[in-house]
Amino acid sequence: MIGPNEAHVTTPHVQAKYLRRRAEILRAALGAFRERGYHATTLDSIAEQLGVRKTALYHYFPDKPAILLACHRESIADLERITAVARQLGTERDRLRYIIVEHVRVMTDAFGTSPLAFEVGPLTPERQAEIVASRDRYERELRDVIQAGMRAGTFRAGDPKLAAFLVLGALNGIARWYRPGGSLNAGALGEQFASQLIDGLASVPAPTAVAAADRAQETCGSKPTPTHDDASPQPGTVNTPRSPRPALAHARAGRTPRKGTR
Amino acid sequence: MIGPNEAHVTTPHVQAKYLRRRAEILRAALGAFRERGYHATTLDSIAEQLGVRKTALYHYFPDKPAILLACHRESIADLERITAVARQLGTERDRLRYIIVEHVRVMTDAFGTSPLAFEVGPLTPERQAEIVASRDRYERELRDVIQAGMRAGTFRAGDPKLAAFLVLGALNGIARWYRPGGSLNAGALGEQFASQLIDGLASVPAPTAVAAADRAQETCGSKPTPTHDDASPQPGTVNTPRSPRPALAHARAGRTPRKGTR
DNA sequence: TCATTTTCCGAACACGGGTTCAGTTTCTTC
DNA sequence: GAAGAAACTGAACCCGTGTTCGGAAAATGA
Repeated sequence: MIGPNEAHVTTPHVQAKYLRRRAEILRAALGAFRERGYHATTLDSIAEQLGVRKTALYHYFPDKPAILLACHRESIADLERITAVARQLGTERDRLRYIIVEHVRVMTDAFGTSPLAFEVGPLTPERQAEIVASRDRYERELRDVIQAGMRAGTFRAGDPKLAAFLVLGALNGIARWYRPGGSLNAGALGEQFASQLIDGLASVPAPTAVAAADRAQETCGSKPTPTHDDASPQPGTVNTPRSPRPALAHARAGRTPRKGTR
Repeated sequence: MIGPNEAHVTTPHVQAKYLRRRAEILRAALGAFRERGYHATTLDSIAEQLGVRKTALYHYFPDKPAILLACHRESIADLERITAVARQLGTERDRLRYIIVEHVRVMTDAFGTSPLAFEVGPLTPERQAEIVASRDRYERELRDVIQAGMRAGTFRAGDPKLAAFLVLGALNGIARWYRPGGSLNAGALGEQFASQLIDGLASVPAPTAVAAADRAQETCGSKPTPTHDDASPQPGTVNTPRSPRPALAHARAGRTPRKGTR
């Protein structure tokens, strides 16, 4: 038997079948993780979709975190394909629009993934670092596009990191409500998200905007959005384990110690 | 002893202290749920923050889901305060901006909550229905503002439900990366989110926008965002349990049954 | 057909974490 | 300061769920 992840030399047919089945498992897990989250998803539920007992999964993955890791990697590969293409587009506007539309497409693919929505907590520190680094690369890429647009004047001024987080939040939020087979057309969804994120909801420029056509002031007392420095928290560090706390028995903070019974 | 949730008649001082402690627990749970999620949060970790054993929590809440429910209710109360004020504002633009800024403020409050980000799965069906209904009310309120703006022409045409989901996704995504004490100014954060969601990133109107000032076409092949019907999935139904599946032993779909050993 | 490999199952185990309970310490009140 | 209520503890319990393991069924390839 060829163990999980170990690439023994077998006949091509067998290996292809093995990989196919492995992909099926991944697909089932992907959907479950996306809809219910990692912790709320049981191996039984994944196996059930495949008409199999949960112990069968151990022929393809060493443990549950390994399945999560594979999901992460697969979705990250999708993202990298997107950014690779986006880099070759002309204007920042086109690049941003492409990223948004494709990200939505990935999110709404029947077997698609919700790339940045998965947790990294269950992974080992090394695996976490790997995934977080990939996430950061993607977030960085998106931020750079926005920043370039801001410098070029095609995007309004603001904190590019915040702007990128806003976009990613809206995109990843799709996993919370989108269900394949619904009445929503995935393509139209992408178009609306792109136009709304890039051009906004308002049909007339903001009162304080530095757009070409400046208009009469309205009743909005907002000042132009200031920019921040670069030392803010990053989405990739989400769920990173905190520094270890002292053991339970020694952590009775904020309360006078009592003698106890032992 | 006065049991959890039971309002026995005790002296006011005692009851006040009881409620104060209960609020402390809630605050600790709120932060933990927001950062790590419900399932990944252990009662030990909540109790630890308070310098107490987990069994002490049972003097204030009957069980873990009850704590989650209280978190939900508290955050929903915040949201309803927001919409109540927003209803009295003049233009749709002002109402939307107010909702966004206040929602951000709630999300970034040191002891604040991430209202719609909590799971409802662990709750009993009745509790779920309660929370989901409240969520839907809020989402509906936001959607109505957007829809009114679209009809009035101050917002560009599109599916108001999608638009509301986008906004909510961006707002709730804040819980994923914002950490109190960071370098980000919460107020500025709200301003940027509002202006970016309402006016968009682009400093010049969209090529296909129906804005007052129409401009030369660019290299963007997008068609105007179409609207959809009203039967799409709702964010409130997230994590609602699926219809029960047949028992494990009878669900061997997609594979020829084998005789088994018993 | 038959040996070998692959795939899967059932049972048992391990363990984390929610929950219960009796008892002890601390606070409140008169 | 004493009685009673409140707040909290430690130990035990229980159950879901991930994991291990030996063996059976199925598929493969000659």
